[in-house]
Amino acid sequence: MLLPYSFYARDTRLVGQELLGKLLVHKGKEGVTAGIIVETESYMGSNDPASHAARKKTPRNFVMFEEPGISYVYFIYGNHYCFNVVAHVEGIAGAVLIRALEPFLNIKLMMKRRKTDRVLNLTNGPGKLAQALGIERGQNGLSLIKSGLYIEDIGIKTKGIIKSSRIGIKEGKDLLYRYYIKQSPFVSVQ
DNA sequence: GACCAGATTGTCT
DNA sequence: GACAATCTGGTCA
Repeated sequence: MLLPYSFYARDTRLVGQELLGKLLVHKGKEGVTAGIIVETESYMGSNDPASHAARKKTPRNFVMFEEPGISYVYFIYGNHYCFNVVAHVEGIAGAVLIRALEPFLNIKLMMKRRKTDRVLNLTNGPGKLAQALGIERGQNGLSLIKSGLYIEDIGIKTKGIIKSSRIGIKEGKDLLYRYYIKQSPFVSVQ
């Protein structure tokens, strides 16, 4: 089942947790790739100092203020893209960073894009999974309900969700907005 | 396996 | 001009 608009139009932290176990699919020119989400981080609006949306709207972060259910892709460290899902209740900003996947469909194409044949090294980090699925600048702002980039519920029941501090940030470390599946070998860091 | 430095560019102050 | 929601490859063990 394709996740509907109503799934995304809720508290960003709740969406971050409920995205675990869902299937992220990207139909690109080279083929379809997909992976099961095993690690996420939620970023809120003005009340979250670690968020891109903590201050005012800019050309880069404005997508986080737009309607829920669209993608937010940004370029970081001169090398990498990070894929986020815009999710928040009406009137505020927020997005969920997808940090790790378990490869599910077309692992061969992921290996080609990532230039490695180690399955455990394909999608265990935000920059890695964007590369493996072929997500970059052109995928910013796409509708996750009406485009070839979307998320499905395939009936996986998750158990053992860990909450922890987010990775790679300076402020807001006291907030436990990182969620991952405890027993998954595909998370970026335990 | 642990630790560390270097890559590389868009974005905002 | 500083620096970032990261990754890789080096060294040492």
